[in-house]
Formats: sequence, structure tokens, C-alpha cells
Amino acid sequence: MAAQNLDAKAEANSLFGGIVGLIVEQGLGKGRKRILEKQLEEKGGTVALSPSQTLTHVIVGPNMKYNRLVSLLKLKDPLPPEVTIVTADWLSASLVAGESVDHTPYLLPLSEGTGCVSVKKVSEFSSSIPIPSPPPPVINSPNKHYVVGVSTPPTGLKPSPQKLTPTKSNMDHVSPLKVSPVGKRRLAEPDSDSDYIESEEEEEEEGEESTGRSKEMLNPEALAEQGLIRPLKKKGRWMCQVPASTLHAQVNHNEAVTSKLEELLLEYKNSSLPKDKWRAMSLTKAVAAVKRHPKEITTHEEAHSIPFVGKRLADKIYEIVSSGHLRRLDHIDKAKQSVIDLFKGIHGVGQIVAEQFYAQGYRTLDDLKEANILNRQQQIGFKYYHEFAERMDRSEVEEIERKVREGCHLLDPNLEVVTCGSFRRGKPTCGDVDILVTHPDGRSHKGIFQPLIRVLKNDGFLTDDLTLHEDTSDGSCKYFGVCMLPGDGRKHRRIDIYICPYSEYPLMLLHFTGSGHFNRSLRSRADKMGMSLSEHSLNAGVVRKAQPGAGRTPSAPAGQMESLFTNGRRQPAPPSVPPVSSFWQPPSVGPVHQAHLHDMEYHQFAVAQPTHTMTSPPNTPMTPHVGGGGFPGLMCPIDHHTSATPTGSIGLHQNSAPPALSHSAWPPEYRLYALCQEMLRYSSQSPGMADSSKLSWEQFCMEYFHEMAIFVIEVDFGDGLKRYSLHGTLIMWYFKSLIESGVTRYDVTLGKSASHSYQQHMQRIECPEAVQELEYTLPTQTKVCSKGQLVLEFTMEDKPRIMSWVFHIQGHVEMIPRFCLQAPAIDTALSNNVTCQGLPASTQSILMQLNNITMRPAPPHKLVQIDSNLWEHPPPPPPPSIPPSQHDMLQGDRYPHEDNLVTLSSESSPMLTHLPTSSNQDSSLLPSLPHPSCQVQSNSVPPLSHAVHSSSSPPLPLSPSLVKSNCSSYGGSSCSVVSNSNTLCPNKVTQSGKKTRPSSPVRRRSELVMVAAEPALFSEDMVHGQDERRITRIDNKRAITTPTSSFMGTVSIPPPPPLPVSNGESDPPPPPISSFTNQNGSMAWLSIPSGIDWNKTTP
DNA sequence: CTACAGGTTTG
DNA sequence: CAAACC
DNA sequence: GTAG
Ligand SMILES: O=c1ccn([C@H]2C[C@H](O)[C@@H](COP(=O)(O)OP(=O)(O)OP(=O)(O)O)O2)c(=O)[nH]1
Ligand SMILES: [Mg+2]
Repeated sequence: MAAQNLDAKAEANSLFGGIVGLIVEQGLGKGRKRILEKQLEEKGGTVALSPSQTLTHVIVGPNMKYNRLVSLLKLKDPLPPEVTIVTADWLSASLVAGESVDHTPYLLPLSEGTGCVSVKKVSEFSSSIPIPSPPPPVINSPNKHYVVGVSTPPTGLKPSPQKLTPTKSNMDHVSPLKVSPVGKRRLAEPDSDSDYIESEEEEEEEGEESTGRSKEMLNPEALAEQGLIRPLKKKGRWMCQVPASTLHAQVNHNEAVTSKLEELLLEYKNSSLPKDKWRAMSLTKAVAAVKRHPKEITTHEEAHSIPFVGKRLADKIYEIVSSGHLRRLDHIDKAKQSVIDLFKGIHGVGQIVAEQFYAQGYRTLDDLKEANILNRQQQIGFKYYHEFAERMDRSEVEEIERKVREGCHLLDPNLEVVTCGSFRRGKPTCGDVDILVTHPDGRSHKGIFQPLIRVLKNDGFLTDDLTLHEDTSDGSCKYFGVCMLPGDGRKHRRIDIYICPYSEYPLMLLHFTGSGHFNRSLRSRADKMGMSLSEHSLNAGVVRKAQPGAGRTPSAPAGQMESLFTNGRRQPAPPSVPPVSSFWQPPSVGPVHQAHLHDMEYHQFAVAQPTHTMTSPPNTPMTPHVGGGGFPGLMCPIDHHTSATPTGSIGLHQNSAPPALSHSAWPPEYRLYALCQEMLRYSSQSPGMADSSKLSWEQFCMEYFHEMAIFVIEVDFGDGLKRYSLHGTLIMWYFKSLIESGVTRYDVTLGKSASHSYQQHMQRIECPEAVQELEYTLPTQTKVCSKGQLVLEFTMEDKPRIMSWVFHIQGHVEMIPRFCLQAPAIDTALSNNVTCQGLPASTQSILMQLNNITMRPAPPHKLVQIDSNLWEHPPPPPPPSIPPSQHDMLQGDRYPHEDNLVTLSSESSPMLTHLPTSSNQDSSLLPSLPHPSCQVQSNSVPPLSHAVHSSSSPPLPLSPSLVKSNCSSYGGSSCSVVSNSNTLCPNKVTQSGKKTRPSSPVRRRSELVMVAAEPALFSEDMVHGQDERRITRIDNKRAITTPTSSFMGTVSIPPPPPLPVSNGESDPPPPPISSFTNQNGSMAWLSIPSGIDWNKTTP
């Protein structure tokens, strides 16, 4: 901000010629201010250091308020109208545009006459927050206080505002979401960069039995006794423990110091050197601490006494206070920093890449554009550079939320949709919209992802995808993309949508609400206590892996185990724990939430969207069978006009403008989803009523398939790849046979590279990696996934029907939930494959019969047994309450740990060819079917290259005994058994002195099997025949987890059913995991200790 | 001398 | 596996 | 860069 040099030339033809700008630091930060000043000057403008006559522009941060500006500038009078107040984005936009762009979008909105501006409804004020005097002693109370927002109502309500009124009164109307009363963490803190403060506090272990903590099995004491967690003794500063209000600075008595340090900080942050990342973090903490220092620093010693200020920083501080300058700053290249900052503004360009670009000589956004070096994501980031740079108002977030909720509720009105992130934290503006979607029934969240995205896209709401996350086996999905509300003057916004299983809802909520620093603080604490916290689970008994470099490694065992787990790739976080995390109770979010504003929309869709065939009462959930035999199916976006609107006021959207989702045609994904849901309704039908059931199935078929539809399955049942086709209403036999074989859930996932194309009368979806999932609950819970290419063609009707379904099954796996492996009769269960090539015997039989093919024995296939870590919960609804036995169950072997992973090499296992209900493979299933016709029809289908040779194969034999013997090989010498905790040496210590914890009683259970057949099929999950999913990329640690728990909301819903297993196995008792039945406490015990660690930082 | 959060996608 | 991002 |  040196001298202003303005020369005539510049004034005439430069970008900012003639502009005299005052850049206000507050709200922008020192660094940004400096960059902007530099940019302004470089382009011919003049930097004003204070308001003056010649001033033309005041440039402020995005959240600046007029009245705050007035006070900051110490103005006595309002700024004259000639002075334009714009956000810094105007400057950036002009730079990018190469010309001075229109001010309008960047103006600080003026409100009523006086010249007062009300930018947002909320005031912003980090700096103006009245802070309770000295920072320190923060209230630190007993555990239960730290309910970290889990029980917070989602978007907008205040459960009991009075208890958490933020320090600022004016934000009351803005922060709808406060934490539950016991919560210490204030979600509704006003905007401020620093989310935390540090303080030290006394930890007192005051009883507070009211929480029932002592009774909890997961209380800290219990866990500590079991050696699963490590109580913290040391004091420290933990931002995750103090009220956010204490994190906000009061008055900064050392402005001169902190501003210089912040300049340095900028450099660190832009550096690609890994060291600098940590330097930046330290410096960030230190700066925050200095800002909180109650007096001006005068001596080196005083500086050093401040937390996070060590010798080197004390030196720097002292240099500043004594000389007024920091020489180190002279060595930083301002120009470079600003270019790097510019580049980093592109979503997808980080430190490293920005620096590379700079090194390659690029200096402007245009350079990058011309160079054509941006990848897909970066191109999107580039396209919306300015729009993304701008934060949005809460009101806009609410609109976006509503839009997404509408889309969700079309699929299932019971889906819960909560906006998290900065919005939920009560910030006045949000950089993006973070939406969490889940379903209280614990399973209906599955499969909604694709239809949801599709419909939002069709609507024009979602404009670009940044990241599509395939749904994982537990149904969780992540979507990062770009959206824009309809209407003029809208901007593109970043939107993140997470879909998670209900079992992870609390942790997801915690994670997704953030802030990022809060999360780090909390996780850091968890770690120090011997636990590991993520958005999926909280684990106790974490063992740190020995570090390769340093010291001698703790001997072989660790190395072994490492080798076992190292190369895992995706397949996320099978939180090694069939989460106890599932044992939580729904936050009080839902109900409360519905009471709020949004429930209007909620009901609107729940009530007013039924399709014309809907005959059940409006509130009937769509899943249950609806009388009348219609196909109520999913609520359809059309028919707005035909439906009654019981809830009067809600009708408004319907008559006039079509609601959010305006198009009237169902996206094919919705239809597919509906089909999957619909067919399940027949599972309960009694077999006796063959006729009526057939009728229903025919209706089903007609609803979803065109009369002339063709349905083809290409599969190798062991006698070579063949094509089995069904036509018209015969298609129903496929679905019928699935249901009758006991399928309790049916899902088709289009998979990663699904592509859509439109032909004249057809829309076609080609899915090279589609997966068909069948879920059985009996006799053993089993999931069968068939993977392969699926090509679907839909009609162009409003409710598209399928014209063609061609599924080429390339492979399949059968999975059994881990906990089932301990079931008494598991051997038998394991020995019975549920399917052949992913299709149950009955279906196979149908296909063959309808295609006039005789079954013959399948050759041995390699299928053995699979487990899916993630697949922990049985769909069935939770029982009313946790049986007293839960504790025992938990202790009893409920959760295998990594150490129990066992692998079998697939070739070592004889195949299991037995079809489960094999007894059904007779034609009893097929009442007199019109074979001929079907044969004819199928012939009309162009045959595959592999001709269907109707061989005279013998009937498929069952070979239970064979299976048995196979089973016996489990745990036998043929398996490569790896017992994690065994090899891991529980009590050993890693080199770094970090203690490994007895993670939990060592157990081995070689008979526990996790095996995959045909690893290549799901190669990403299975490599070398070993299951590597459990531990994935846990950097320097290995979690030998002991499930600890997830949070529980404050509600009283009982935890899910104890898993149906209680085999009194001889195994050593499992890790005493405690259960966590606390009714209000989620993280309660986590917060026990004292100390604060994280202060504000802004990486 | 090591950790500094943990998990996920992209290329 | 590194980079970016939540 | 700091803290353990
Ligand atoms: O490094 C990170 C970044 C984010 N998060 C979590 C917390 C955060 O609140 C949430 C959403 O991320 P986002 O980037 O949207 O942050 P935000 O807190 O919502 O702020 P903003 O207003 O910039 O969106 O994801 C983390 O755990 N770690
Ligand atoms: Mg956000």
C-alpha cells in the first residue's frame, strides 16, 4: 500500500483509471486487502488510505454492512452518494473481464433512506462481538454438555433459544438453529472466521447422573477401564470444547503484530511445501492467540508466554513491537502471491497446481483459459469463477434446500433433508449449500441418489457435476456439483448433497455441520483419547501404526499387518464396526423440523402429489401396500391438478406456476426406482391366491413395461453364456420369481458411466457397470449383487415404460453381513448359495423354461462367501428397545474386527453350487405357462452371438454335502488366515512412543470368514483375494477399532435390533464395547477432559 | 523426533 | 499415488 | 511452527 502513483496515462486507458478506492480490511483480511490494492494500482487505480474528497469507491468484504462500515471508517456522515460501495468481487470481476464491470451486482445494497444499508438480515460482527472478558476459563462442564449439535434441529428451529442465545442479540432472528439446550457448542454463532477460541478450563468430573451416564455402557469410565480409551489428563485447549463465543476476539491489542504475521501466513498458506502447511497451522493458532491476548505485547517473554507462540514466533513478534517491522516480509513476492490466490480461486486448483501454473508463466485467468490446461472440474470452476467467489444469503440457501427437499420427497416423503455446513452453524452467508439426506427407516435412502440427481438436472437446477460418488454398498452417496435457482439474477452455486444411511446420520450431521476446524479439533481429541472419529464411526482402541522411517519398527507383527491392509483403495470406510454407530437414536430433528416453515412444503408433497391411481389416504407412505390394487407407486410430479389439496394453503403452488419440478415427465431413473420399490409389495402376498397375484403382477408389468417390451438376461449359468428373453407380460415372471425366492429388497443401480441417449421415441440408458442387488433376510441375511452391462430403453411417455431391458450379467457376489457369520447355523447358511450367477434358482428356472432350455448342473464356480463390512444392518425396523441383553450381545461377539478377517483364496474353495430353494426349481413355480408363445417371442429377439443351445443338460443338482465340505475348509489350512490383532501385538508400542492400545481383548476367530469369490469382479474391493476394505488409507494409523458408538440423538428411539446373533462362541469376549444408551448425550463422554486446542485457524 | 483429522474422488 | 476438497 |  505504498504510495499512490497515478499517472495520466493510466487514468486514461487503464482498467481502473480514475478510480480512487479505499479498501476496507475488515471483512477482507489483510492479505486480500493488500492483493486488491496491488491489483488496483497495477491497473491504474489509486489506493486511498482514508476517506477523502476524491474517493470514488469503497471496496469491502462480502459481508460488510453499511453501518459497520461507517463506524469502521469513523465517518460522521454517511458516505456521499457519488462514492460507490462495492464488494471486492467487483474488483476481481473487472480484472478478469479486463474492463470495469457493472457495479450493480456488487453494490452494497442500500436500504431505506438514511443511507443505511442492510446487507443481510444478520449482522455480522466478528469484531463487534462483546466478549466476556478474559478469554480464559471457559466453562467446562461435565460431559454431557457436549452434545455437539447432534440433536440440533436441522434447519431452522430453535429448540430452546433462550438457553443459547448467542452473544449477539441481533442475530437472533437469524440463527434458527441453536443447539439443544445442553449443547455448549453454539451453532448459531455469528459469522466470523474464527470458529474457536481457546481457553483453558478446569475439568471437573462432576457427576451429573441425571444423564444416566453411569448406566451407560459407553461411558468414559467404562471405556477407560477396558483400555479402550485414554482419558486425557493434560490440560489443553480444545476449541471443540468451548462455546464458540469465546473464540471470537474481543479487542485486538496487538493489531500491528497480527497484521504482519497474517501477511506471513498468507505466504505459508500459498506454499506447496508441506512444511509450510504446518507452519501455517501453527501460525494461525498463534495469531488467534495473540489476538486474544488481553494487552499489548511489549517483551519477548510476554510473547513467548502466549500459547502457540514459541521461540521463533516470539522473535518475530518482538521484532515487530520493537522495530515496527518484520524483515521476513520483505522477502515475499507479493505479485506472485496474488496470482496464486487468483488461480486458487478456481475450484479444483490448489496450492500445488496454482504454483505450477505460476511457474509455467501463467499470470491471469485468461492465460489459463488459452492454455487449455484445466481439467474438467477446473473448467467448471473457471466457468463460474466469480459466482463461486461470492457467498450467498441464508435465504437463498433456504430456497435451494427447499428445491432439493421437493425432489427428495417425490421419491419418498419421509426422507429427511437437512442443510448443514455454515448454514446450520448460523452464518449469515454461505459459500455453498451442504445438504444431508437420510431416511429414518434405515434403508430407504438407498437407490434414491440417481433419480434425485436426474430429476434435479432435468429441471435445470443442477447445472454441472463436479463429483459423482457411486453409491456404496451401504447406500451412501456424495454429490458435489453446481446448481442455480430459476429466475433472473440468480447465480450458480456450489452444492454438496450427501445421502447417508440413518445409522450414520448423527455422525454425518456432526461432520457436515463443521466447521472444518471444529471437526479437526474434535477428532484430534478423540485421537488423543485413543479413539478415532470420522463421519462414519467412532472407534475405540485405535492403534497407531509404526512409522516406517523412524526408529526400529515394532517388529514383524506390525509390518505384517500393514502389508495386509496397505493397498486398500476405495470402498470407503467400512467402519470396522457394524457400527454400534447404528445404535443411536434419531435426533429430534425430524419432528421439530417439520413443525417449522418447511413443513408446508413437506406436506404439500406428501399430500398433494399422489398419482391418479393413488387410492389410499394422503398420508399413506408409499411403501406400504396400498389397497385398491392400483400402482400408487411413487408420487408423481405430474397431476398437480388432479390431486386434492387437503392442506389448503399448500395448494398455492399447484394452480399457478408449476412447482419446482416443472416438467411433467418422470425421469426414467425415477421409474426404475419406483419399479424396484413396487415389486417388493408382492412379497407379502400369500401364495394361495395365484390368480389375483398373477393379475397384480400383470398390472405391475404393464405399469412399468410396454406391452411389447423385451426383457433379456444374458448370463452364464454354467453352461456357457446364453441369452434368456421374456416378452410382454411374461416379464413379470422374472420379478415374481425373485420375490418368491424371498427377496426383500430389490435395487438396480445404473452405475458409474451410465450414459443417456435419446432417439425418436425412446430414451436409452446404457450402463456398463450396472448392479442389480437382491437382498434376502431368510434363511440368512444375504445380499446378492450382480454386476454387468444393463441397457434400458424407455418410452417417451410421461410415465416412461421400459421397452427394452437387457442385462448382461458379468459376475456377482453374495454377501453376508459380518455379524451373521457367528450365527449358530452359519455353516449351513454359508454352504447354501442363494443364487447362481446372482439369480435365484426359481428365476433361473423361469428363464430357462420360458426359453425352453433345460437346466443342467452348473460347473463349480468359485463363489465362496462374502462379507460386506458396510452392510451391517438388516433392514428390519428396530425393536422397541434395547434388550437388557444388549450389553452382553455387544460384548459377546457381535463385531468382528479386522483381526478377525480371514481370507480364503478362492481357488481353494470348492464351489458352492447349491441353490437355496433349489427344491423350487421344479416347474411348480411355473403354472402352465404358454411356453410356445414365449419361445416364439424370444426367437424374435436377435440372438446373441452365443447361441442359446438348448442343450439337454441334466437338472441342476444340489450338493449340500459338497458344500459342507467346502465349509469345513474355513479356518482350515487352506485359508490364509490373518488375525489382525493377533499379529498386531496389542500392547506393544510403536516406535514413536505412541502406545498401541490393547485395542481390545485379542480375539481370533479363524472361522470368521470374509471371502470373495471372483475377486476380479469387484476388483476394487478385493485384491489378491484379501479383503482390504476395512482399513483404508488411514494414514499413519491403523484402527483396530472397537466400535464405540455413534452418537445418539436426543430422541428416545431405541436402537436397532441387536443383531440376531448370540452364539455363545468360545471366543474371547469381544471388545467390551459399550453401548451408548445415553438419551441426550451423543458425544457426551468425549468431551470430558479439559483443555483447548484449536483456536481459530483458517487453512 | 513426530504429529498436526479423517475420508472421498479424480486423473 | 498425489492433489483437491468436504 | 509448536507441543508432547
Ligand atoms: O476440511 C474440511 C472441510 C469441511 N469439513 C466439513 C465441515 C464443514 O462444515 C462441512 C462442509 O464444508 P464446507 O466447505 O461447505 O464448509 P462450510 O463450513 O459449510 O463453510 P462454507 O460457508 O464456506 O460452505 O464439511 C471438514 O470436515 N473438513
Ligand atoms: Mg458449506
